[in-house]
Amino acid sequence: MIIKSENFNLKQIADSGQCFRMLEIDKDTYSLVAFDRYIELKQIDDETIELSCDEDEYKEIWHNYFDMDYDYSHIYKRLISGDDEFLRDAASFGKGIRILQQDPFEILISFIISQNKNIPAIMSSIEAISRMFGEEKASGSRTYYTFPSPKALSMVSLEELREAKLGYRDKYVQNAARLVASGELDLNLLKKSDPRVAFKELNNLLGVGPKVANCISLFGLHHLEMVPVDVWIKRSIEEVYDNKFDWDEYEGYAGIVQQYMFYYMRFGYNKED
DNA sequence: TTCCAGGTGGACA
DNA sequence: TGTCCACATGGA
Repeated sequence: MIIKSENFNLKQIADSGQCFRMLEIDKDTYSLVAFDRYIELKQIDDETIELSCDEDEYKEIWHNYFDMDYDYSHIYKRLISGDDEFLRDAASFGKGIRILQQDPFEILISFIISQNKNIPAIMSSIEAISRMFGEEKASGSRTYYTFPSPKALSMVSLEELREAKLGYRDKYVQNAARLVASGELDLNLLKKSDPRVAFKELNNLLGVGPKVANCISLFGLHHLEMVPVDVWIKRSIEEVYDNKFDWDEYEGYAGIVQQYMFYYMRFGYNKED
């Protein structure tokens, strides 16, 4: 089926570092595994996306996954007409970025794995744990592996996790999976709770510092005001703003602003092409 | 080969 | 409370 939106670009979303299972399989065409489903998406033009699912599945899963009820054009227009030149450029460059509503458990584990790894290495570890501990499924002739459930992952040994190249993060992943599987950590509750409370609880987990807790809050709990500060954001605030940047100016959607900055800093700013 | 990666825990001052 | 460093491993 076809959907239309001015602010929806598959490449920008796939490269924005929030989602590790969206792969370019052909020109302008991506595969994606999420919520135990497999889908293929094609960017037809700037505002048209073709999805390989029917309307029922779209309504059930993907409409919400791609956060279609949030008005990104409103944020985009505000930045593009603002007086901050860097943010004007960043928003223009990443016009099609959206904050996906991904599975909180998958995001929790994915961003615990992400620390001190580059994005390709994160993707390969996540693919490995899905192959090893997820469920094998088929979509047409294509085989794919769902992200492991909390229960499945909670029963895995540290040795098995090491085989997925998690390195020293093995115990962090095992600990988090066990807490979710036992019900001690309730991510769905955190999604509904105050963002500061959720952040604190995540930050208390072993292997989860402020950066990862913010990523889980923004990408897993859809707390759009939370701002992960990584090397790229640090770099932009140092180089562009002389270490003076006030996130409070973007109250309620600072996380989206952060995402424009991240994407622009990585792929647009100071680049020849 | 060397350096770096969407960082964090633990030791120490 | 702030700074320093080890940590596993792959990708460039």
